[in-house]
Amino acid sequence: MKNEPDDYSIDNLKKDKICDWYGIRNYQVRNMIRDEMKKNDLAFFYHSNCDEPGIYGLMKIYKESYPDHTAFDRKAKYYDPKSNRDEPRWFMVDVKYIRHLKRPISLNELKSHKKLNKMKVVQRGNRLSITKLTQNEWNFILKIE
DNA sequence: GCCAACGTTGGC
DNA sequence: GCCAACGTTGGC
Repeated sequence: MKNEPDDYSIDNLKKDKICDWYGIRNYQVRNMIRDEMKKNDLAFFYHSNCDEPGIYGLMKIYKESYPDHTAFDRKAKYYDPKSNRDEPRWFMVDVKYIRHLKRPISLNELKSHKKLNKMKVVQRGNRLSITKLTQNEWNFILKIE
């Protein structure tokens, strides 16, 4: 799960312990969090759009999807007039901090491992803020951290 | 700050 | 339903 650290980083999450992952405005990602994410699913916290993009931490889904209320707030950055409380268009989950990786694993390093070359996050032009990875990829990353 | 890649919008 | 124009993402 990507976020820009200038906006909200793994360090912020460590402090807060739990946060709501609001602001998703992409249908593919929405479907994934709404239909597939289950409580206690694990996720990496990925820092994007920063000096050293890469994986920084480990977290889990703490609360399954519920309507993203920032879409209802006229003054919010993520306001969407097409979403309303009766028929919410956007959803979010809450995540809970587990730990930092022992060391961050940069995008460059992810790209250098042959076993990870199918991972969405290393693929060119991928713009989804949340992507799936396989159990093997997950295990591999935890082995090299 | 540039720009490639992609998603979304809206006219037709 | 096509597709050009536009906006956004995110690496570099």
